[in-house]
Amino acid sequence: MNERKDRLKIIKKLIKEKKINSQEKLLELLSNKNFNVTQATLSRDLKLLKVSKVPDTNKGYYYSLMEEELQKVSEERNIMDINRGFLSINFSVNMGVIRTFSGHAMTVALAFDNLELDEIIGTIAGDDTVFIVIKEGLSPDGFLQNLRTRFSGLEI
Amino acid sequence: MNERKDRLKIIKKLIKEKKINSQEKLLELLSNKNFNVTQATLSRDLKLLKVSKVPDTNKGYYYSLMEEELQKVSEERNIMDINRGFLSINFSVNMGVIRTFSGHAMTVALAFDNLELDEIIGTIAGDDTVFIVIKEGLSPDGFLQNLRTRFSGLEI
DNA sequence: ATTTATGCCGTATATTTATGCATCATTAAA
DNA sequence: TTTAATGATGCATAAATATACGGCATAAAT
Repeated sequence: MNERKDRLKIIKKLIKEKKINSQEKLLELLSNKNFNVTQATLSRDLKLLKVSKVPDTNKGYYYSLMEEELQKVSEERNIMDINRGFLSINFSVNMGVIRTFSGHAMTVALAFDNLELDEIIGTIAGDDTVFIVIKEGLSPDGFLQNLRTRFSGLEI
Repeated sequence: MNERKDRLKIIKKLIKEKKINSQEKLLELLSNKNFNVTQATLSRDLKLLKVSKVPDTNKGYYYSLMEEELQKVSEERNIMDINRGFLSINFSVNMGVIRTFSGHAMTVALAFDNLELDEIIGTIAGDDTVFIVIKEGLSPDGFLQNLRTRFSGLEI
């Protein structure tokens, strides 16, 4: 069913909007929106969404989309940064030269750094050029292929 | 007691190191380190530390320091970056000129950007100089004072 | 067309976690 | 010094949450 998809969306929204501190409360809110399920199902939903209950600063607890979701968001930003600035990449052995739009080199280099790839030893940026050094022994093509599969959306 | 302080540290460490999925497990680990408390106390400790249980990608759940803690960490890094590079700041109306150690301008500017301050409209960095533009109407002194109180540790 | 696999769900229940209450120790106040 | 306030804890238990199991529907495979 698509019932569930819809429900998951609503749950996400509810959790962002309000501080909810129990599944029971959430069940009520859902019920108001004509989604009627049991606590068990909700528990499963929250698990799917990677929602977790975090201690509030003052008192009690509340549900929140978890950290990894947020990481994904920042990952997306990095990928956007790369896509926006990227022109071309060429390798000579383990050294890549990335050409970017003027002024984008720093941003692109930073984005690569932020992706924290094991394969990348380091980057250095000028104005429209980034040097990127990858681990000895890695094939540039394989490396790029890896990137593309790991980060769908990367237009490299 | 300082018993608790110590315990909190250990808990933090344990949680970072391993994927722990129940307070009972954590109790065991603590006990190995000769901290003997009950689940009730542990529950309170976790609340203090703002530790939350998050759904694992595949199966089960695990404890993790929550998002805001992580944000604090990145905030700290930004502040460190600023402190490391910062030499002086002088304003002319709404325009600040920050002098930094050679090569630190970009880092400092970036750190300011990352702090995402409403008061700052934008920054631009050279090698040892950052231009920073603040909102019309804001007094530079008040702005700096604000920064200092908001980010204790900022040596500006 | 059957069969098999997969996903979603409720019921009932086990598991896990939070908390009210009492106690003890330490510190501040009188 | 006595008294009051604060903080940490255990015990017992309430409250909250996860999950094993079985059923049902739909999709995929044979």
